[in-house]
Amino acid sequence: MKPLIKLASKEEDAKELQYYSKEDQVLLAVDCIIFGFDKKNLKILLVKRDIEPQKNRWSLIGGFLKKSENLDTAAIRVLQRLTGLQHVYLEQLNTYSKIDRDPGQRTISVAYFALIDVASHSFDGIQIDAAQWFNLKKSPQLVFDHNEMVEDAIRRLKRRALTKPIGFELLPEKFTMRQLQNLYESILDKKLDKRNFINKVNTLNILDKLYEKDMSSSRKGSFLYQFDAIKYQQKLDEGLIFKL
Amino acid sequence: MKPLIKLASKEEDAKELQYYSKEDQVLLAVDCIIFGFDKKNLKILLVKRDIEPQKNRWSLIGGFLKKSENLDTAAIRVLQRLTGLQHVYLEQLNTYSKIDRDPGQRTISVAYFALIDVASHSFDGIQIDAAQWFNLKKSPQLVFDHNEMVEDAIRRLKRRALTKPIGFELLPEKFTMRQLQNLYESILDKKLDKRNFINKVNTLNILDKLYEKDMSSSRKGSFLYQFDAIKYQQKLDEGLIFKL
DNA sequence: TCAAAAGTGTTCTGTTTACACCCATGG
DNA sequence: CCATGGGTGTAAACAGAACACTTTTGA
Repeated sequence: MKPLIKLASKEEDAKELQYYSKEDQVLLAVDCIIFGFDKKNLKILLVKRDIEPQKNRWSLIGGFLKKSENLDTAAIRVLQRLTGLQHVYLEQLNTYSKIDRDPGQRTISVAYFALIDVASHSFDGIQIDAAQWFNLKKSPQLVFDHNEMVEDAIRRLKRRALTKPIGFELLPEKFTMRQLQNLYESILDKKLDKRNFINKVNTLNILDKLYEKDMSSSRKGSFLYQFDAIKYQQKLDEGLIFKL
Repeated sequence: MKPLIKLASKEEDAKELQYYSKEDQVLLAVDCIIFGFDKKNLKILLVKRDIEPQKNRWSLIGGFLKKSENLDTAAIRVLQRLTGLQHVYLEQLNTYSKIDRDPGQRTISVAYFALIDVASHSFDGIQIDAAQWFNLKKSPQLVFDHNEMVEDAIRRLKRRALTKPIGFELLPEKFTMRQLQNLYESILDKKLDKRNFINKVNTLNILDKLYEKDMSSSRKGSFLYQFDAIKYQQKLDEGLIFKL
């Protein structure tokens, strides 16, 4: 029996090499641009790199693709390992391949961007002490081509926020209209008119008003809202498109 | 002398392995979705696969990334080698990594989409006899996950065509308004109103009217137009955005 | 003279923008 | 009683959609 199994496994090894054996192989990295939102500002989660080259410089979190997983899985693993976060909005961004992008070794990197609600996720889970939130506008220079990745991610985020209801990923489950507006102002990097914004959001009809107030922001207090995924899905099914 | 050089090269080899030596390496492929436009229909260029696995099935054109090049360069090389085409609109689309996407060997593929003007490019240059244009709506089942790539590419093309003047890449240098409208109708997969379309295009003010007629389409003949990259750039500089 | 495609403006509708005052409350 | 942020509607401007007839000319 054993020899037979061994033989089969050997054949598979052979097969694995058979077709494209003369081609170059490369390292594939996954890097995550993690956006958060805190009160009034978009933030980005960075880490101090703990390996050479460029040890101790600020970097996106990342890791290498294993043969046993696909890229989405790798991105989830990286996020989970380094931040303890799960069930996070993740989207593939772009693949970066400049020859000398990583001076350590020829590496191609697939960037993902992630959206998380800073407040609701306890960060006890953060596995690396060197992780830190930076105000997007005051973030440091990063290793390799990570700055370019962040710029691309910001551009993507702006576009997505206008066409998909992903903004809510960055807010607590319950939020005020003002918080939502602050978020969109941060993402789009411009002031919005209060009345026009609320009117537009209301006509979308994908929020539930909670008749419960957040008293922390003012004496009067402001109503809390919640994203209603079911309403949103119904809108989609009716062919209506999210457009902010 | 010789030993010294050898030593240096040895050191470099060592360095190449030093940092991330325990990580898995993978094959990185590049696959190109090549769109063309002919009279009234969007087309896609496919090839009969000439290697195993799945030999003789229809496939996108592709190739493997070499260590000496970046992905854009690899895409250009693949396109050039298989079609003889150069100076073609190319854009990175997405990276596909399902574990068994290529049963031959673990392969990650970066898809690019390309736009070419079928008419103006002589296809004497096509290096593979098995390459063939297919009407997009009547194209065959493809190998691996190539159908998914094509669907993603179509979605991207629709979006791009509305926000960037890339449609002209698919037309001859001189074209009639009707050709342009047919193109957009094909891309967007819906009928457009003739007067509204022409009015919109004219207000963009990025075309030159040539006072030269194409007599092949009607007895009256129709005026030819040309995309004016300089005008377009000026519009951009003025902060105006292309929006069709 | 007629068939076939080219060319051309106006009205209507819906969407986007600009804009200002009263309300509720805690201190 | 007042300072602070919350909440609300309308009018004007603009952009998008709907729509029909005349022109040219080769056969």
